[in-house]
Amino acid sequence: MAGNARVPRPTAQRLSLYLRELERLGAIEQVTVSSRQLGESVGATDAQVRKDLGIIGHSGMPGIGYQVMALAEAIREVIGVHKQWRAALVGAGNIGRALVAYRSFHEQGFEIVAVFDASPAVVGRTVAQLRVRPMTDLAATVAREGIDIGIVAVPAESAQDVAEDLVAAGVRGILNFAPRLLSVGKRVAMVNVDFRSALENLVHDVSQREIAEIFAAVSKPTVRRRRGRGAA
Amino acid sequence: MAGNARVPRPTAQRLSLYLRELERLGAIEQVTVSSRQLGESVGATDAQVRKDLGIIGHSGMPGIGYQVMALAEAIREVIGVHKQWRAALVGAGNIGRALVAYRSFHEQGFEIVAVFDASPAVVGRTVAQLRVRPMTDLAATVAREGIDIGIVAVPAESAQDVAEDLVAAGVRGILNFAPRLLSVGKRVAMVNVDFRSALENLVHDVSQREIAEIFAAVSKPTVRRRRGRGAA
DNA sequence: GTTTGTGAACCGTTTCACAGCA
DNA sequence: TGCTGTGAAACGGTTCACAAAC
Repeated sequence: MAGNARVPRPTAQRLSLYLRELERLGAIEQVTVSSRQLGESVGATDAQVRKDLGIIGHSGMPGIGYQVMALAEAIREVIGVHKQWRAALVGAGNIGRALVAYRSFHEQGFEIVAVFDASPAVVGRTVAQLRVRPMTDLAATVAREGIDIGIVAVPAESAQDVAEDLVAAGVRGILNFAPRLLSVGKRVAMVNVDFRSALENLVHDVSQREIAEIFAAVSKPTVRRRRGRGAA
Repeated sequence: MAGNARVPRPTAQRLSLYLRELERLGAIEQVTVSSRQLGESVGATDAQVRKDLGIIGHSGMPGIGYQVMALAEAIREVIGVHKQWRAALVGAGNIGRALVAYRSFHEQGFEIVAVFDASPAVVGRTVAQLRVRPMTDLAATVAREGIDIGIVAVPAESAQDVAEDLVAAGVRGILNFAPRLLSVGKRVAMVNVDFRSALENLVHDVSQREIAEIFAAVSKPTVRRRRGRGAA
């Protein structure tokens, strides 16, 4: 019932992480969690967790914490994962096939119900029990199967066209694996997953860290001591 | 030469996107870009682009814009992609194999030079010309091959152990595909790619949009008109 | 003692707006 | 005229700190 307040994006992202941890705790039959424990598992502070849960209108019990199961359910509702989402995958290449094979999606509210590819060489082949269909079937299939979201796993050059086809077919959201900004109307939601950017962000971090270490070594040539949080 | 100032994370992420666009423009032999054009291609404002480039200490020419090639090179240097990075992949499952097959990494400063897997059934098999090695070879291989970064593509349950092995072996950064927060020392950089979170963020967006539309329909039952930026 | 809920202070980033240069 | 560079203002999110609840 609580769940129509505006949720800032950073909060929405963390909710997803809280949910994962809550499911883990539920499986272990832990009944309550403190904001502190929940925060630690996802790299957030306790205050942050409380703010986030406040935003979605969920309350805990002072001195006790939050009910694991009830909280998980509340988050699912806010995120929208309480219903099952049906997805169409476009692109049966390496990434596409890996996604279809990712069995756990199904248990988490997502299901890839159709696979498409532009290449005649691939159309008709079977990927994880799904027959790869030609792009010409897209619109009809999206309508018939009640598909909500499209997954774009094609090369950058064709990604924009595919996105437009998906939008025309009526999907409400697109998960884009192509390294290109796709422009779709603002009625359609869009999330990008970009390996190259992820790697570049990583090496940038590594580089900055190296520079920082050289600096530290020069300006403070003693043994460094920092508080807390060491990793085994 | 310019490139040791502190770069805020949001800026670093956009630099990665600018670089892609600059490479595309370079291929088309466009010589200069305006902040406006560059911004549009990645979904940022012109002011944002100028601020970002200012941060990395790169200047353009008033009335003209930025030199495409020079800017690309400057960004590569800041990101750290001017050198070639060597990666070890752990986990030869679906995602792992998709990553190895991702040929374009190589042209972009990254190379997966070794693949590891814990399962004896997989060890010894060949993935894209690389023989899958047992985990016991990890430390020696990382040292011998001069590997900088590790890619974790194993199930959530083993991810933390793998991360610790990688850190012990001496990698400086980890790209994590497992849906779990991995704790490593703060000397090691870490970037997460999480399909489930991405999907959840997407459906959350879709849900919010639906709510917003219902709202709009109720409170303002006229044809909506908003300025700018429509997509074909 | 533990832990929540939250106003207030804080901080980093984005946007604005305009002077200055080509 | 077109576009950059940049202080100053605005914004949004995070952290702090503490009263209230168990």
